[in-house]
Amino acid sequence: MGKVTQRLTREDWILAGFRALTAGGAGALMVEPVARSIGATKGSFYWHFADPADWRAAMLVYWEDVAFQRIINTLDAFPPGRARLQALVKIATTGARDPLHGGATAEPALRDWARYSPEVAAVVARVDAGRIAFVEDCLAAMGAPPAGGRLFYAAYLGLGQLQGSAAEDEHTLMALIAALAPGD
Amino acid sequence: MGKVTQRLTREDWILAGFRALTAGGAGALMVEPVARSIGATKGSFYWHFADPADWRAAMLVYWEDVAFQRIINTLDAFPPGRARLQALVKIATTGARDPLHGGATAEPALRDWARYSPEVAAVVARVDAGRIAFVEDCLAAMGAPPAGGRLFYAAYLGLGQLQGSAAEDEHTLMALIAALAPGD
DNA sequence: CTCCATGCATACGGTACCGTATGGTGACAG
DNA sequence: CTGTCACCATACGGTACCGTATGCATGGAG
Repeated sequence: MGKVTQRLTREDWILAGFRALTAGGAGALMVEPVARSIGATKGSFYWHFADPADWRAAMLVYWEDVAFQRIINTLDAFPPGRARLQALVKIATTGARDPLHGGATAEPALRDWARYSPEVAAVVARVDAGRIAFVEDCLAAMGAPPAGGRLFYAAYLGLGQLQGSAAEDEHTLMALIAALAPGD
Repeated sequence: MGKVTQRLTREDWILAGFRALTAGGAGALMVEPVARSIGATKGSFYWHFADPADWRAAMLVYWEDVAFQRIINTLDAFPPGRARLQALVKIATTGARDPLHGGATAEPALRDWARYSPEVAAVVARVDAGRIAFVEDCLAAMGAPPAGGRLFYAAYLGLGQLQGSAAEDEHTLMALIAALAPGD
């Protein structure tokens, strides 16, 4: 069944942090409860991290990588344009249900966390700006006004809050692409 | 200056709850800290409410009224159609900065709260469904496919997370209306 | 086998919140 | 003036978390 990792790593604690964040919000990022959730105690935590702030900072570094860089990298196979944008929709609506770290599962919680913490807000703002620029590049390559990138990304974020089916979200976003850049 | 209300009402506690929710998230809905923030003690709280669950339930009733019913009521002056939808955009992008209870200020926080609490999620889902139906009515009256209501509402929600200017958000939503239902 | 460092559990005092129980205060009726 | 009741502060025991300090394992080097 599950790995019987007796020894924990820094990353184990980071992933457990995302699980707690997803399940209980930023207020659930507490040392002892999370330690219990992974069958450990604070002794392990304070070995791997100087303090909770250190832990949270490590979570942010991890998330900025997972939530932006890795997705962008996989899309580098497509040149900027319609195909890349459609591939992005596919990834965003279907492949984002990774329950472990919560690649996109944890994102709403992290986004809310950003409203109480300037450091988190800075990271989220960087990721948002990068994603919008990425979409704008695609739109520009399709001969569409790049201003639609903001609308497109806003629609993506909003759909994530509406608890609809992935297929429904995908269809809605694909229709928006078609509206923003009528077919070649 | 401020009212020197020695005696507190149930509503005072509800409004203080929204301020705490906005400032610190659902985890900040604690009796003693909120009591301190309004210069009272738990004695007052447990007089007006049976327990924190009672308090939170009252907040939800209050919010469902403010966030949905009151806005819908003010829009009843317009018949369903383009003018009503444009008036909605105006209200949503400009008039929503009421700092007291956080009509829309508290909404992101409440929305996140819904992810940890089924009761809150039920209220948010009701409000979302009502708002989408409201938009769909307008679109139908404009001869546009009502399916755009979901997209429109998702874009509205997403823009609220992007920390843009109200003018920018208004322009984006107005452009989306024009795209969904080309002018008469 | 012995030694040592890594990784962690346990133990401790301190703080903050919870929910209840009880006492005090101001306004208002009689 | 006096009683009463709505409203609230204070006081209490209980629980959970924090951060630190210390000691116990386990695995690899010699």
